Amino acid sequence: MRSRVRTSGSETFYGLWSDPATMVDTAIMKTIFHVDMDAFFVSVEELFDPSLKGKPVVVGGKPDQRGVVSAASYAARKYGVHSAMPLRTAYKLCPQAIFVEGHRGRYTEYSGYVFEVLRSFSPLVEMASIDEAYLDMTGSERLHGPPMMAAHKLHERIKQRTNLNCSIGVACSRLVAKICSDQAKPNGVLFIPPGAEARFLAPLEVRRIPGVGKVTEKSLHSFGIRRIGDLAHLDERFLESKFGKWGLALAGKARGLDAGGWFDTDVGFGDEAKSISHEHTYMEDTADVRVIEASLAKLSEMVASRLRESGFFARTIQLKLRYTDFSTITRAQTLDHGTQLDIELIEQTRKLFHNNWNGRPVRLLGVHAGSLEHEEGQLNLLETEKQERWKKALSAVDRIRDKFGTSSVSVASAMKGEFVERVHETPADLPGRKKKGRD
DNA sequence: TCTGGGGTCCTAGGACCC
DNA sequence: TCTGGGGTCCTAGGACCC
Repeated sequence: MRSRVRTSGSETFYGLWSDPATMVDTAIMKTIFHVDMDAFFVSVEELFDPSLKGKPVVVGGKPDQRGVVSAASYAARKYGVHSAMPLRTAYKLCPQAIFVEGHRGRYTEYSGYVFEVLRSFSPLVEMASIDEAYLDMTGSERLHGPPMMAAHKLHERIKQRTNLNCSIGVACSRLVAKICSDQAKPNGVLFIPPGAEARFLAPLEVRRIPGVGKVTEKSLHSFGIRRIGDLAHLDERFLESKFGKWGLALAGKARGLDAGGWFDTDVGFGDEAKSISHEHTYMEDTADVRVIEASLAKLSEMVASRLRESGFFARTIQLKLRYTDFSTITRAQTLDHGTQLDIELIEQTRKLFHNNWNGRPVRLLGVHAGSLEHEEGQLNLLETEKQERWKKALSAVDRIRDKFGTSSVSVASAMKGEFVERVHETPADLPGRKKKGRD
């Protein structure tokens, strides 16, 4: 049973155990670390190419490509370059920057090394993304000493193991720990002792609160709320009337609490995925149906392959369509059973596309699988038989892909009319091989 | 400034059922 | 006859995060 812990003010936390027989208030004070790697992608690139060190580096792609900055070195940031900025804009601001595509695999590898170090400090580690994590360090004093000492030890150990810098925030909620690590950057450690949260948060801009983006910030500004302190002083009812449920959550956050008034600080274990998706933006918009169908098939295959890899069946298949003017629609279809098969995803996305496309050039296509289940659900006999054949065929396809890479086998290229007879291992009765007059 | 790709969570409306 | 209310599922869109 998960214990939920309530707050009164910002300093004392009372536990309310969910077992009604023992309704005892327990004072619980946690010690949470938030570890955030500094300019992670750029720093990993520097490990492999030390000549990049100190220079303005932009990870994300070439400056003439459609795309945005994934990461910018501190030298590049001096010119105003930051992540999520269009590459073309970054180039205008800093033409002398070195633009690199990046190496996803390397980042995953180094993220793994960081995780190993974290695990050696606490069994309760939650990777929040590829380059940041929460640790529950509650009760670790005997092993690692007081929080600051433990944090510095951890900081050093990560540097030793990976030769990368990170910043660490220490506090008794995830929220404050995260804001802390942000303030500690670069390469710093910051500890907010219990009781000092309000003083720490008050002068910071509302934008520093995770979850407050451009829109919420603007809206808060329109009420004259600029700093977290302003927010903390407001009546909760005012925030609720303006922002609904989110307003209540904001009121809690302004006081350093993790979720809507509840101290929801448990460091979880890697939750299961809720969706799997792939999308693609064309270098140039296209209205060529054959190109679009080939892309849809390719994206569907990528999604299906990952569904099989992770043992999931998706009940909801969603298509995403973005036009030249950036207007975007999503259209979904929920099946009566879960699927992880290429053809079913291809069929569904194709239907969704033809039922909803307005004929204008397409900028982006996406395929999204949701309502993930571990069982595929009920199927009638005919369907079952059909699916069995496909499953066998696809497991062969997956094996080939594992061996020779994703591009070695593709139903997508078959549909595009570029199918080359390279796939000797694929069963001859693979239904998709019948071209049904297409092409 | 001409806007990626992978996700999560929330809202709101409508269908449908009891 | 113009009328309830709750619950659940589905769909579409949007804010936000890294």
